[in-house]
Amino acid sequence: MATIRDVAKTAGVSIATVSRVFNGNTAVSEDTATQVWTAASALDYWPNGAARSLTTSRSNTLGVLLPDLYGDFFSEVIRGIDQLAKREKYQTLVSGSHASVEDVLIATRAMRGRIDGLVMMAPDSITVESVTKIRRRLPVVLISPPFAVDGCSSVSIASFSGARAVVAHLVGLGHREIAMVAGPAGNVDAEERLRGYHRGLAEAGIPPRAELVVQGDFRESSGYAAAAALLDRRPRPTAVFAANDCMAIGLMSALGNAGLSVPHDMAVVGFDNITMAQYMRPPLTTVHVDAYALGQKAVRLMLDILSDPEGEKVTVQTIDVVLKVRCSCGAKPAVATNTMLGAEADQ
Amino acid sequence: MATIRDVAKTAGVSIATVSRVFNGNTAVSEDTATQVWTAASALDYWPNGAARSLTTSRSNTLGVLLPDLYGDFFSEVIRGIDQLAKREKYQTLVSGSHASVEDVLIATRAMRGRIDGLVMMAPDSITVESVTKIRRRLPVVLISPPFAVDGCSSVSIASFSGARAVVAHLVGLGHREIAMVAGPAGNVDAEERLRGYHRGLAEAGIPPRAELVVQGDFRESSGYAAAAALLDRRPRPTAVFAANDCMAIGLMSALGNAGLSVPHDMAVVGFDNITMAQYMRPPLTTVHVDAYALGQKAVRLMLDILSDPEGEKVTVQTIDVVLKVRCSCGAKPAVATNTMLGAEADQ
DNA sequence: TGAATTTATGAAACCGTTTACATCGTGCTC
DNA sequence: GAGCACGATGTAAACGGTTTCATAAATTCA
Repeated sequence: MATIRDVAKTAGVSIATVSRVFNGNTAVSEDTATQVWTAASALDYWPNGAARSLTTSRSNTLGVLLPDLYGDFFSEVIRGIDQLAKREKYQTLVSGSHASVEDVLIATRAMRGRIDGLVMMAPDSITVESVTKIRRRLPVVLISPPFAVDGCSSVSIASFSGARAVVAHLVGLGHREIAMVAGPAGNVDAEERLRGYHRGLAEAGIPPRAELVVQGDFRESSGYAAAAALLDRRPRPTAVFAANDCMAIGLMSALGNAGLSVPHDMAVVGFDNITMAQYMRPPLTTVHVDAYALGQKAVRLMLDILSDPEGEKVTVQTIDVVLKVRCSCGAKPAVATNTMLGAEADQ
Repeated sequence: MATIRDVAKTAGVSIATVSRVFNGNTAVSEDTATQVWTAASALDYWPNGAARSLTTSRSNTLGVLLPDLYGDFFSEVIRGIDQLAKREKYQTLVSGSHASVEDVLIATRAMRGRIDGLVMMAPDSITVESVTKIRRRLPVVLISPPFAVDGCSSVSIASFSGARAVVAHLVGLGHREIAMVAGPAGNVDAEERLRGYHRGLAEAGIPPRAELVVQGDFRESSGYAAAAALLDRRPRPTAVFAANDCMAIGLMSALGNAGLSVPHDMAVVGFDNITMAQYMRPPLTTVHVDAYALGQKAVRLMLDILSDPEGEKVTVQTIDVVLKVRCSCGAKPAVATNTMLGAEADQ
């Protein structure tokens, strides 16, 4: 394995000069530079990353922590992260499946000295203290954090606005008995969607009925199970809002088995707009979340911090969502408009 | 940022001792060890990865190169890779979207000194030379390589067997005029599936009709476009095998628009078994590919090489595929069996 | 032409670890 | 009680780069 010394010897210069050439330092004559390049390519030399980051204490690598790597959503987030990072000459050290706070701390510890910053979608159980602890050593940008951390930038999904719009849309179609299949307790987006649901009802002057909210866990099976519970309610709901598409799909399948037709007997709306949503029969009305943009935005924030660590200004951004009206809600898609729902409406 | 020296000073020992403690070296008395641990946790110390890999020339990191990070398939591959790597205390340095050979070389170069091995799903245009060049510095395991590289381990998909089984299945249902929407030229799996299709026909004694093979590019739109072409053929095919599910889905959608019913007027079969396949109406008969296992197996091979670089034995593995009989082919799923199609049948 | 400035290059310190080798007690053996 | 083996610890040399500072050569300027 050729080192900088080998190249220096071959090119007949000092190692300092070789280093200068590889770092684009101008204080090197053109002749010398070409000699160095020739020697380097002859030896197939390229600076050793570890050695380089040891001296510079820069790795040009971003750490990426995700609770899981499963499914449409996360893969899009990663894609957004990877693509922007790559364009800006950063590498990405990825790690998935971090269920506990302990897990997260171990993972960040293992990354020590290898990354310049951490883009993290933390598990729901994460605490302010642990984030603070990590931030003492590294810039951190959070994706969809369950809480605000003082001085920490983050990017979130406009879950609240989206949910509120769903309810408003259903009300507009004439529904009054609107049920919800909620996401797991403790998950921010689940809770924000629930909050948006309640707000939507309130704004329509519909008194909330607690028995119309069924607990789910974001998985298809819990959507399936929710159907049975909801069909027992009297008066029976005429519309159901599921906190994500997976549960909506499970729900629709259960409704189908129960002999009900969607949207005629029951309107269904989901959240996330996973690829499958448009292929359902009927196509699922849902709220589109741009996961790719989510990842990109997080990296953009991180790069801003890295380019000027002193001037780090806390930025709490929100990714807009879009109501995708299809058929499962009973509206005529051609008539409906896809409204963008931004953060400005989030309170 | 606390270094090993700070810990040594606080604990009242030398840096060698601290290092020993962190590396599980036994030649340290219990008392000293606890002192070191206390000092370390008080200072929130953990060894710097870059420095460590500089001295040991081991990074405990696997490089992962993929042509893209988009969609079901790749995300599952990554998940398989990440999960096994994590379990074995390896990190993963991921990089997607490498369209050209040049791209790949740049990426591997940038990883120099940061990774112990490279798991790569190369672009179709990759050459033997470039792989050889990379292998001079690093162990490499290829995923679905377009060719065999001397002495290089790899994991592939049993595309040939799968395709052959699809044709056999269709023939068993009574079809004789079987069309195919092929994948992009130059892609191994596309070509293997085409080869399997031809073999399947041959084994059934059906003479191939060149005009029944339509070129696609693995994308939905090309499947959609293929429908028009195939409906013009006389005699009209009664079944179509698409080289992947995306194209099959596009095809079905076009057939629907043309007023044909699947499977009654035309049987359709795909390949990959993406999540969506089972939610199609009718559910899509397809060949299941375990992308997660693909990623896992690649990492397993890499770990074997790393644990004993001398004893590197070339292993060319194949991931079995399974024919998933659903409704789009016209068979009664209850009757059909899901046969596992292994590498042993690949010739 | 000589001093002042600029430009190109080299020498050496340093980054934070690991590890080979040296050192120093301590308890055993004969 | 000298000699020895052994266990616990320290010293110092790598590892492969970057960067500060010094220096020699080339250029500018009066």
